[in-house]
Amino acid sequence: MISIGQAAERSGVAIETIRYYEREGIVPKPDRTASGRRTYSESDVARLRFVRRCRELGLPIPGAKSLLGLTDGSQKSCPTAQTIASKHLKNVQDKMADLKSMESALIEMIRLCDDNDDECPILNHLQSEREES
Amino acid sequence: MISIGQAAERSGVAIETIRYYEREGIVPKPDRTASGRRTYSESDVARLRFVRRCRELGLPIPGAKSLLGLTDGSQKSCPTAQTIASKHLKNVQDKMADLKSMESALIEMIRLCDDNDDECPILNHLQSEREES
DNA sequence: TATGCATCCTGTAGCCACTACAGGATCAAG
DNA sequence: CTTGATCCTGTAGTGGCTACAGGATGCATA
Repeated sequence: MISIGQAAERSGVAIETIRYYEREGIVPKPDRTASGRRTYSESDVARLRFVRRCRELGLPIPGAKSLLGLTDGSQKSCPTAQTIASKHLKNVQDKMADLKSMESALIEMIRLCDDNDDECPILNHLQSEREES
Repeated sequence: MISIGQAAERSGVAIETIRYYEREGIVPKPDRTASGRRTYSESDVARLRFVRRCRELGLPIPGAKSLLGLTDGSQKSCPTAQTIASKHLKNVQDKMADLKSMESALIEMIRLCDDNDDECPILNHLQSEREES
């Protein structure tokens, strides 16, 4: 049984974030010492690491919570996990597409600036009346 | 001089968002009618549209505010605008790189699921002890 | 045993950029 | 005169933390 500080170090989840996850019911409440300090077992740490990995993949907290709930053993969890991951994958790809079009527009505006010797093409673009194509 | 509803429609910025921009000092306070209703000129609408375009490019509000501040005429604004845009472009590209690696990891996990007939590879991956490469 | 510093506790507020009300005033049309 | 659309202010909620304030506890050293 280790302290919250050690659990933070071993899981890669910040102390304040651990307490946040506890408040939000994402991970179960840990045991406490007589004086009220939280103590964490290895499986508590594993759960925290699990949530961190989910978050690194960009999975929202409810998704992470759902996946964590599947880790109670059964192999029937696979289709469920796959569904969650697939939905998230689509979100990720949609976001990438958004960013891609932002990137193109920015690159174009910046490039125009280099050829420019009159008005600023960036400001012109942003000020123009027409809606973008 | 038009109402906030019409300004919203013509600028593409939601009414509540317009009021928010005003509170935050992103756009100047518009005139009011005798009864206290906001009235917007064409240039007010142009400013709102400008901020919307910035936001569509993912520019944070302070950046949008800076760019809007440059639209007071001078062509010397170009290098400044280019700097703001370039910094933002880098942020966009960093975010895309993050999403790209999330995407790869998700695709791999989902693919493994299809070949799977034992434990769920997604949960295995998220639960594993080792740090990812 | 005293002291000092690290670590922990709870509770609250802040971040970003909105969005969504509640509860009321005003306007325009029939 | 009533109805319904639109407007007003002010406040709270979203997600996922992060950053305190103000205090209690634990551990090592003098």
